[in-house]
Amino acid sequence: MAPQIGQPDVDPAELGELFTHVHRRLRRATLAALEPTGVSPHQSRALRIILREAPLRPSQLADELGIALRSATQVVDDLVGLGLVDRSPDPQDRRAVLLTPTDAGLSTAAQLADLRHEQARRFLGELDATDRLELQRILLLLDRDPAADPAG
Amino acid sequence: MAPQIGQPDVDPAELGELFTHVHRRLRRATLAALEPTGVSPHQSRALRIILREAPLRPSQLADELGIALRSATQVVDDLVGLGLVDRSPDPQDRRAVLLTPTDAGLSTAAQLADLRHEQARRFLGELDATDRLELQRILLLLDRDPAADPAG
DNA sequence: CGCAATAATGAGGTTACCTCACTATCTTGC
DNA sequence: GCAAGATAGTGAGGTAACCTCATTATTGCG
Repeated sequence: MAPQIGQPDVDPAELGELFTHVHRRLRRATLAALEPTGVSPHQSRALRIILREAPLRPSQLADELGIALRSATQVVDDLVGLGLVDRSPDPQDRRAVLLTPTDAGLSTAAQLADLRHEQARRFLGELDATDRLELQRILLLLDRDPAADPAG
Repeated sequence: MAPQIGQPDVDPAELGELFTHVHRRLRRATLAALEPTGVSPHQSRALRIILREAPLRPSQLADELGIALRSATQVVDDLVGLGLVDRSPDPQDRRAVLLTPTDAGLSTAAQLADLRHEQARRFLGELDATDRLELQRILLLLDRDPAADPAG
């Protein structure tokens, strides 16, 4: 049980909790950073994807966010409510909806990008470039593949 | 400004989103793994701390979880409701409360430990021991220090 | 053309947090 | 030795970010 000298070998469960713990801090910091804009972190992520891929459908948004379609509908509702995104019918498929940013959406997104950058730099600035790269590499390993199909 | 050739240099904001994305998967997997026990991941973490440090006060629990005192009270309520933890008055300080696991709490915790281990191994098993160690090192860097004092 | 599959949404629920106001008790300074 | 003021915990009420299940409007297929 006591960690030995040579290779401690990380307890996966502990590591998971540590991950959660760090995430909680990140989340809180992001929430605070974005607070003056009235846009939540979740909405900000969604808006960012919409900018990048517009015009797109809610189902695509759900995929990219890794959430259920219904949850994407919700965040789209919020963004439409804030006047940052428009819903329009897809001429190719009358069941479907296409999402595009409004002008306000574009300018808000620019502002959000700045704030997010600043905040992320503050939070992740603890790490040097090598560690950031290393973290990215490991997170990408964890991001692919198996287990949870959440949205479907 | 443009990322140079040699080192791509990770965009901190992207890295933050990737972190969130991976966390979402971890969270969902943990939720599913613990589901048969009727104990949520959050409750499981709290119970684990209580086992490790009993007898302890809610305020200590809040500290260790990195959440507000009020939120700790809530999770203690849940655990007491499940019959896994007892509240008793602190004889040293009549404002305070001491938390201890019940017998059911002890055996449930053992079961949870198994499930969590198995799940974490499944999720983090993508990584070899070196990467796990590396991830732990980086997370510990991010866990110390500055910014958000949440619970205070 | 009938029928299964698909796109989105309504309704309602859950987890994991938060702040603010309040009570009971402890501690200190005068 | 007693009146501030600090501290421990909880009640009340709220928010973010999800979820499933049922339902409606289409589409595409055999």
